[in-house]
Amino acid sequence: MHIFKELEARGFFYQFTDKNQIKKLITSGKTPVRNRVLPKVTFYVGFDPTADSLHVGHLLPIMAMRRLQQAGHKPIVLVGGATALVGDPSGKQEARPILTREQVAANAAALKAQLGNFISMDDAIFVNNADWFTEIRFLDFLRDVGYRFSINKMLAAESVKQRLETGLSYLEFSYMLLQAYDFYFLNREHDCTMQFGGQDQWGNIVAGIDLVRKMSSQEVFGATFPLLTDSQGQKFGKTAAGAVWLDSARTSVFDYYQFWRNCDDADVKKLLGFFTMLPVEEIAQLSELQPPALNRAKEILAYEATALAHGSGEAAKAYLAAGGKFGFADQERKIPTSSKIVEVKENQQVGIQDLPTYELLKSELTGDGIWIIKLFTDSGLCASNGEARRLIKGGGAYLNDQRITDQDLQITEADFTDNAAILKAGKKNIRRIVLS
RNA sequence: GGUGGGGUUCCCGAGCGGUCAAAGGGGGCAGACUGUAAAUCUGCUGCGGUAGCUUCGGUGGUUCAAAUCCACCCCCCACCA
Repeated sequence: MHIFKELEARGFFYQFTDKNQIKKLITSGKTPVRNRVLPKVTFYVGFDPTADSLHVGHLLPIMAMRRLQQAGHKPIVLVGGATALVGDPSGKQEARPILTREQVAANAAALKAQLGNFISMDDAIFVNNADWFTEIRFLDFLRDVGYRFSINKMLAAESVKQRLETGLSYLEFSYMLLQAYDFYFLNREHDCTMQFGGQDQWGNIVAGIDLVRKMSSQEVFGATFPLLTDSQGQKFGKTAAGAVWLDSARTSVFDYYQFWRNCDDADVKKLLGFFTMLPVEEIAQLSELQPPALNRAKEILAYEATALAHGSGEAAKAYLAAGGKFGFADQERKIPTSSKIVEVKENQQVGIQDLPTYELLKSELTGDGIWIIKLFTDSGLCASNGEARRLIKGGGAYLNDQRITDQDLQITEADFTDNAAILKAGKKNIRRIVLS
């Protein structure tokens, strides 16, 4: 299947500035730029380094980039070191806190490293818009770029309209100009002719296209990806613990795996299409599976998605740890799949040590041991002592699979087997406590 | 700059001197049921080893007592200029 059709079949696109042209360019690869014809499309996607890790909400454009790159096109990863200082108002109810330059620079470096797992950096261009914006003088920018923007038009943009209700600072209002300038710059310096982004980026992308036409007389294109929601209409990628991060220090590999494994039945097909590299025909078959067997599709989804972010070794461990705890869906291999998950042997004695682990110092087991409530909070299973108390009161606390009812329980060395004990908050939140 | 209306716990939103850690809803967490799903029902949802302690934009004041009254300040919204 050709790349454009492939992306379309998987549901990657939401809107296009010119669908036919984009299809033609991506399919043929021939891109006319400034009286030349290039053999591939150079496209860009921007990420604002507002945190030191990406989360699954960023994954859709990343997967699209990966696929386009594998199809021979050239991705430009733009990290918004400058734009993050301004803050994109698109899709946001209120302004976000202004980051310091140091934070932004550190975040940008972290994002670059993570993106390297998904796309080959050897064959991509990595840029940071701080590199050009810090050179630009305010008055020059206003005269070269600012005069080409119509306030009337900007006010009509959906992203601005929304914020007009709650308030929008001039700083944020300027964001659109900066992103538009990025496109102009990348077109000029790298022959970039397409920009992709989330649904909320439409206004910014279109502004960039207009600016490129006005300043360079070049026709460029853009498309957006859909905003992912779960079957509840909730924003995708948020769980109890907050966002699901790609950084394993923030979201453990096990929890990352479990995030995918616990998706809604109704979302399996969509998620397989977006977040795995399995062929669409196979995805169609997997998502047709009937209920108990459908869990195999979820395992495959979780394994594949985890393998992309953390490597297949880590994914296998998470699969075994989770399966060891909750059971495996298809040990007999009745369900055909091209996923490497079939090579992972379930009967191995792995599993338990790959659960999220908390190290407890022996010295904390003073006197009559450690208080159970404290252990719940220290290990990160509960955010506060009060929460731990409520958990016990509600019957959701387990030690070594035994329900805890006593809030004053003291944990002693006798509760550990081979220096390890299993603590659970509810059925799914597990922490392995290791004595050291 | 003027006039009017606002800023409440994760979000929305009631409260308008004590009975307020603050109604109701959403969200979230847990339990039951299940397939580690959904739906449903039930409980919980500021911190605290439970004596207390901090919350209602900020600061100061009135009062035995303030989210509630007063003063000043900050921010938002609407209309006017």
